[in-house]
Amino acid sequence: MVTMRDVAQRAGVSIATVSFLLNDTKPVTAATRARIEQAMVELGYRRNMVARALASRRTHIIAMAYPALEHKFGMSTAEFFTSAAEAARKEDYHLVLWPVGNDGVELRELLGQGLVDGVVLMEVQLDDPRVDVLQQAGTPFALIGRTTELEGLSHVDIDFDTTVEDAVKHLYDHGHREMALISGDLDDPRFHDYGPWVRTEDAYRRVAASYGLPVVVLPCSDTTQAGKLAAERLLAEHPETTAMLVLNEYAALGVVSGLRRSGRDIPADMSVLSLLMVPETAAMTDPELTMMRTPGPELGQLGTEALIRELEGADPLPPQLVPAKLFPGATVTAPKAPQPKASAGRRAARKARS
Amino acid sequence: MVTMRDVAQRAGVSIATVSFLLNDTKPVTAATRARIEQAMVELGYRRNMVARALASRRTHIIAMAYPALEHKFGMSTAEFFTSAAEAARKEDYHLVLWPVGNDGVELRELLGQGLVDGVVLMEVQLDDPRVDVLQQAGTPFALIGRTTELEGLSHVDIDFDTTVEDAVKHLYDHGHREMALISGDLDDPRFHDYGPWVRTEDAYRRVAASYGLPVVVLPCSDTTQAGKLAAERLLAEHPETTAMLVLNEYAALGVVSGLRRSGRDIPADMSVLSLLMVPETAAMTDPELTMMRTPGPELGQLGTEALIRELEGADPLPPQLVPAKLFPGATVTAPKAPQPKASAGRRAARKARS
DNA sequence: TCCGTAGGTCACATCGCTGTCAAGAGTTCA
DNA sequence: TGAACTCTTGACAGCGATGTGACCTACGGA
Repeated sequence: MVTMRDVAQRAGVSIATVSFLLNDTKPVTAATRARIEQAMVELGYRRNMVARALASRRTHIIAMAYPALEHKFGMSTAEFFTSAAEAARKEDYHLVLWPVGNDGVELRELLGQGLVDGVVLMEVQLDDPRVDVLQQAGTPFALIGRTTELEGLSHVDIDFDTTVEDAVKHLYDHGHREMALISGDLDDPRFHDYGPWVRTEDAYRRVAASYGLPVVVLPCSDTTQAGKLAAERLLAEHPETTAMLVLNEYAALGVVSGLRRSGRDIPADMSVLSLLMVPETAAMTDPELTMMRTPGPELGQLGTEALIRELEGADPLPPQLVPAKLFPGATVTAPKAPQPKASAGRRAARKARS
Repeated sequence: MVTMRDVAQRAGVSIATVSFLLNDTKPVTAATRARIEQAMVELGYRRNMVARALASRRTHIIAMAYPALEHKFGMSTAEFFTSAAEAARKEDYHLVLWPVGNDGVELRELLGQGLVDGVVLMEVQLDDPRVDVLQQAGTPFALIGRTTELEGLSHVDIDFDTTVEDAVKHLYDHGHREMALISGDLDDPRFHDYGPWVRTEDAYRRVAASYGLPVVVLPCSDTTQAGKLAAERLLAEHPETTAMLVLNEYAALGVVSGLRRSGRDIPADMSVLSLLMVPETAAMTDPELTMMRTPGPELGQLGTEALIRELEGADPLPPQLVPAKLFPGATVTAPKAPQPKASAGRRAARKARS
């Protein structure tokens, strides 16, 4: 292995000078620089990150902590990851995906080992034990998502309020007055505290109310099967519904199947709008889903940048909320007929999860 | 930070003794062991991985090198990753997902830094520049997939021959005599050398011939859109076809849409069998796809174990080929009517990509 | 009684790099 | 000519572990 000592020797300088050049910590004359650089090329020198990490107490590794067991790693997550990795690389950091459990135990283990400078936390819960672990360990971190208690935490997140507002408006403008949200399944203990689900549902109730719409919300976990069942249940319990907003990516696919299996035409009989989705998934249905596109690339990048600023001791970036933007597909159109004042339907609607 | 020195001091031993205990490199009396362990608990000692790595020249980090830009990270890949990570953890290694380009440049960069002990290589091409990079660097590695030149390389892979054989047999046994393979798109320069595509196509040609079937193969990249088009093209060019085998996961979804859009009922008018897929994806269509289930969990684990054995200097595991197993869904049934001897169709079939 | 052997423990050199402190080389100004 | 600076460069002490070689008991056999 070629070490800094070898380079220094060949260039006729001390290893300190080589280090200064490499880290740009002290000025070096053009002539010396040239000699050193030549020596590095000739010897094929590559700086050893482990030694550097030990001496500088910075590994330049950022872990993206992902609860691989609790949350399936879908296309949306992949977007977060790749954009974050790219952002990190630009700043001379390695960003790697590190599978850790949601309870913080493995994360504590990891931090204790001093292998990572900072952590980007994914799939944040409103009250997330991993945040406590990170704070205790004193490891810098950024959240992609938000806890309830945000005091002084670097974070970026989806702007659920705006997203839901825009989504509802889109349907409202098409003439829909009987909508339903196929939400997350907050009864599942693994997710009762999962930010996106809680926030979307809250936002929807607020927005729907502000539009004077009946609030219909059905729980549904993020699987195609669950989506099918939810669609069937909705048709049975709220036949007046003309448009559905579906929170979960894979559930949305199931909703489409479920509606079709029940003989509904999309969008003629029912409009479907998917909240939080990536184009690849939207293209999986026929017709292609109208969706609010998850701002994964933006959030991955922003979150990583926020963390790196903290690591470098720069002024922290202000928290950012990015809305998902509407990508029209072909699953939303005007409802078939003007809504009758179906008071029975209304009552049933009010009952659901409200 | 609590160091080994602190622990040693408190326990009244030398740091060497602590190290011996920790690494189990030399025997330690029960009494000494107890004193040291108590000291560690009291001080909350956690061994610093960076220092350990520098001194021992082993970081205990395994990188799963994933070409994030070239290949989308889908559910199948996630399975590989999580099972590999688990296998690594059992052996006291960290396995992390490291995004690197397919050309080997970033990988070379990474290896030069001495941060990883070994590499699990995903999405292997038949002639993969990354393999050369790894060999040059002298870094141990295991392939999930196979290059053409396999001499002495640790690897595990899907048994494409058996998988295709079983798939064709399944269709044949249902009475199908006019099948088509919707393969990968080997004309795409990024994938012209992509192992699974090449091997599956080869295997199919062989197996189909051995069954005396006409060989119809259509290229198709791994997107839903491409799948739709491929389905339509097949209907136009080979109307005699009664069953389709689809290689790519997302293309399979598109095939189903495309067929349905063209007014075909599945499976009454056309049987569809997906090669290489995970249950979650199979559940996305209606009816649920019959598939050969990608042995992701097995391969992730086996590949990692093979690598670790190499790292530990144990006898290498023999290469393993694991077939995808049939998971019956509801998209395969007997063809509608016995096949007429449509000689025109036959001729057209022979022309396609042969 | 003496020696060989094995089990336990310790001191210390090392891993490759960082960063502090001090010193040498020019420059400028009085 | 020398004081006061500014630039560059070098020596060296860590960073927190590992692991080699030496040493120091015991114990058993001859």
